[in-house]
Amino acid sequence: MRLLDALTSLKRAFRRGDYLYRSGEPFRSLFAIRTGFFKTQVLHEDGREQVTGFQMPGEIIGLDAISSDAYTCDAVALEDSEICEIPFDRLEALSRELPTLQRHLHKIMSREIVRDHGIMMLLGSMRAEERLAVFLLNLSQRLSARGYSPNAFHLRMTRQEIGSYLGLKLETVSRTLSQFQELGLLSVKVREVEIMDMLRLRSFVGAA
Amino acid sequence: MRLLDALTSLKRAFRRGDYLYRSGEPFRSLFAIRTGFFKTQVLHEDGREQVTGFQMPGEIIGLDAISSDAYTCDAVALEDSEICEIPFDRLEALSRELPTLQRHLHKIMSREIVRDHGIMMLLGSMRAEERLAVFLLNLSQRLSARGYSPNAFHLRMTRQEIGSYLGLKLETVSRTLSQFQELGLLSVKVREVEIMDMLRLRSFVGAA
DNA sequence: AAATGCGTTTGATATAGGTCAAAAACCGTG
DNA sequence: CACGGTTTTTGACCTATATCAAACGCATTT
Repeated sequence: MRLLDALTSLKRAFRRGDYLYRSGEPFRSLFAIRTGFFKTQVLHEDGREQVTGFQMPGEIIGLDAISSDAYTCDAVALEDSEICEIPFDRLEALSRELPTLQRHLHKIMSREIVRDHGIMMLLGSMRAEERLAVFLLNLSQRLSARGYSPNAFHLRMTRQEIGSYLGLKLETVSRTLSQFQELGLLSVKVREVEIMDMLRLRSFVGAA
Repeated sequence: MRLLDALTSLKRAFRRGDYLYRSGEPFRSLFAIRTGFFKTQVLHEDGREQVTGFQMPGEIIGLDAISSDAYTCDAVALEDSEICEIPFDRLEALSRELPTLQRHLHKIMSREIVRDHGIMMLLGSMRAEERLAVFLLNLSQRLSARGYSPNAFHLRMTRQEIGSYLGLKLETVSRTLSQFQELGLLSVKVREVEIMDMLRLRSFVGAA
């Protein structure tokens, strides 16, 4: 794995709002997030946008671009961030030498597919409250895996971006959060969330 | 590419309704569809199901299983079908020797990610008519790429399965198809579809 | 040929979430 | 620290799709 470090020679810094890449740009590299927070979104010609994910440190973005040698979505920094650039041809070359690295790469791509299937499930058959609960629990779990508190965190994205990701309008996101607050599941003060009843929030998911 | 053929020693036949694999089973192989038609679906503990895709000859399924060494969804034959089994460890070994094969595999996985993003866009921000139009146009295009008529085809899946895939109820699928028929875009007789005005059907997508 | 059963169509009605609008809170900047 | 723009909240109302229900078609079995 430290050989992978050799690959990631290039580090780059981004300010909030900067684009890491844009749809259509030629593909050369994957990117590992070192610090900060990104969103990826696809844009429909008619202007509609769909947020396809929120990425945090340790996660890899750009996998979509391999298929057509061009990025197929935009990646935007949601806060000041640092990334490591991983030239893909060198990654492929190295993974021919190192079966462990090869397997690792395949797992990362596969995990992305599984994640997407989860979101399809969410978008295709869950109600607004369930979607929000899944979203918050997922954030909580990923932050906790990075050493942050699972219970209290700062949302780096707008209601509108959350809504786009979850297939809801921003007003619905706002209302549902307020509703969770009234139920005593959590407290929200704009971007600050504190989960107060994790179990009950969990039980929300799948409870028709 | 004919070296890949060497890998796919095992061919297997399936009857309609047979499971190619089930969620949770240990992962050993990918599968290339040779003839026939499959669906993949993820099941939520509470019984809800989400169809994540419909696969036809030439397409590869099982990529989701790499991440956790177990299949994460079910694959079910929608008609009598034949598949080629591709033992994954041998595929990885061979792709270490053959950069072309390696690249090919990566593209296939990446294409699956891009496809999933398209579905997220569909589920997250399109209306019922648009979803149906996208679905039919996509089927048409893939069938046409395989030498079948792009205009007339047989639906191998139920309204319920289409609905699950598109995040709609079966009644909505049925009604929307009837509506397309009344508009003269196509004719539907249960499972037989004939697209009569491809252009207008296309113009449906993205037309708010 | 009748009976059984799944899948489909269509109608009537209900509702979750969308839309429109306005006020309030927040944030970056001069 | 005041200002202007953005984001969030909340309210009132509306609509697309879900839900419930019944009839129908088609295929398979007896």
